[in-house]
Amino acid sequence: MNNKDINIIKKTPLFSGMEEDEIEHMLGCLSAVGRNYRKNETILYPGDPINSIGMVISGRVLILKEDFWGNRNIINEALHGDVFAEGYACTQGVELGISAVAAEDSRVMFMEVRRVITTCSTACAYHVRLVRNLLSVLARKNLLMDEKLTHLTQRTTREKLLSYLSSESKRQVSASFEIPYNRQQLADYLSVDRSAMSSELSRMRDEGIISFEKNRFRLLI
Amino acid sequence: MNNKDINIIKKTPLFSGMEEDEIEHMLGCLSAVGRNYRKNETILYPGDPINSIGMVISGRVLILKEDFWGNRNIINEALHGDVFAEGYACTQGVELGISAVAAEDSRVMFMEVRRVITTCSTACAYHVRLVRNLLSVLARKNLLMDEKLTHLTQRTTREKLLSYLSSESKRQVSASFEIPYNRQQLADYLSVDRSAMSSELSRMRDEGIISFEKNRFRLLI
DNA sequence: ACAAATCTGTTGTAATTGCAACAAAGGAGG
DNA sequence: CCTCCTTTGTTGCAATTACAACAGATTTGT
Repeated sequence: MNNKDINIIKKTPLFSGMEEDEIEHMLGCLSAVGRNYRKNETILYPGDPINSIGMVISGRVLILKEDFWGNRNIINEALHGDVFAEGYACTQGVELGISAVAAEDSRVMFMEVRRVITTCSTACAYHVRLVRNLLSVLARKNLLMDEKLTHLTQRTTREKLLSYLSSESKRQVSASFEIPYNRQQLADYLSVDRSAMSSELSRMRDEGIISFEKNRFRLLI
Repeated sequence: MNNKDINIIKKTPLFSGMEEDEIEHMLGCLSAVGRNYRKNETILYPGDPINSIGMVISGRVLILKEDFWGNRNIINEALHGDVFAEGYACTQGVELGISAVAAEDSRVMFMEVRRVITTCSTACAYHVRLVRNLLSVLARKNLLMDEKLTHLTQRTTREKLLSYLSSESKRQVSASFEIPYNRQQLADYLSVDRSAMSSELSRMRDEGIISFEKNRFRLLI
């Protein structure tokens, strides 16, 4: 890992609260290695025994799941600073259920977190901080997935939209709020058809349930 | 917390690998308190500032999410040994987004985990073990949610079924396998209508894609 | 300013779903 | 053996969705 890498790494949630020299030390404890991948190159294969967390340094990595018949589904997209495969790396006795593929030329760092988790942390005071950060990263991811699940368990497009919009409204503590997605991205997030979603939005507008312009929405009670 | 509680607690994933006296010590560090709830009594209210993880000692606790209009949705069910609200308790600066209600008369233990996470762990050697266990619990939950998400992002009932069945088949490393749900529970898990799912299963059987009898399924490539 | 590309909304149709109602099969308990 | 209750499968219908195709609006690059 070079200096440029470390400049990026130190801004990530996993290493927050650490100084550069602490980070360099930690990377040693973690046997951190960096690797570059070409676009479309596979980074992790399903079935691999996995001991390392991945962190995207630059580029874009897609997390895919393959079913019995070989159909691939994108289940996540990791950008710079994001970790992936952390659920597997932190769980004993499971093999990787996903694959990771570079969506663009990308640089990825791998860290053997289990070393820090399972060996005595007192050997290195920074370990404690790292484990806490890891806990925080996992917990946040949990909350995000929980929220997505509540939307996806709604049956109709309208219900999914209302579930999402009302939670955004609550989060931003206002009936009027901007969302961070365009229509296609919102449809992907809610796992519905974009055009069907678009007409559903219009219908809800006509019925006086919501109003919107571009990415700004308003809930009308 | 009484001795009967501790007998239950020591078998849970969060306290695995700890002896009874270690657990008693830890419960002190965590300011653990037990509380009993009547059926339908609310345990946690949305908006509460949350510092404690809940663990079900006995009974059954439903985790609910309420939307803008006050509609409640069950997003989880916690049985004895299960923890809840751990995502919130481990994340700084968020208020509770869910509510917890006793589905039966229940006993719940609350633990202030942030004490163990944020204060210097060297003060108590067992803290390290607890944080690791917590990490493991969160990671497993992550994997479970990830899997459910991959099923729910499928558009049609057939795709959801195939996604679920193929992942069970992979997990049990056999084209023939038993599932832990009856039809209604499976429909709830996949968030589809039971009768529609039932006819879809029959259709898939008629098309030679799968065979099944009761809870035993077989994928016929 | 212009052209090209992207984003958004609309519409029609075929396919799929949710829902309600009902029948058949099995289990539990008297 | 009989009754009650639960589980599962089936069917018809109304509602909803996915999909494709297209047009207008907006953005981007030159």
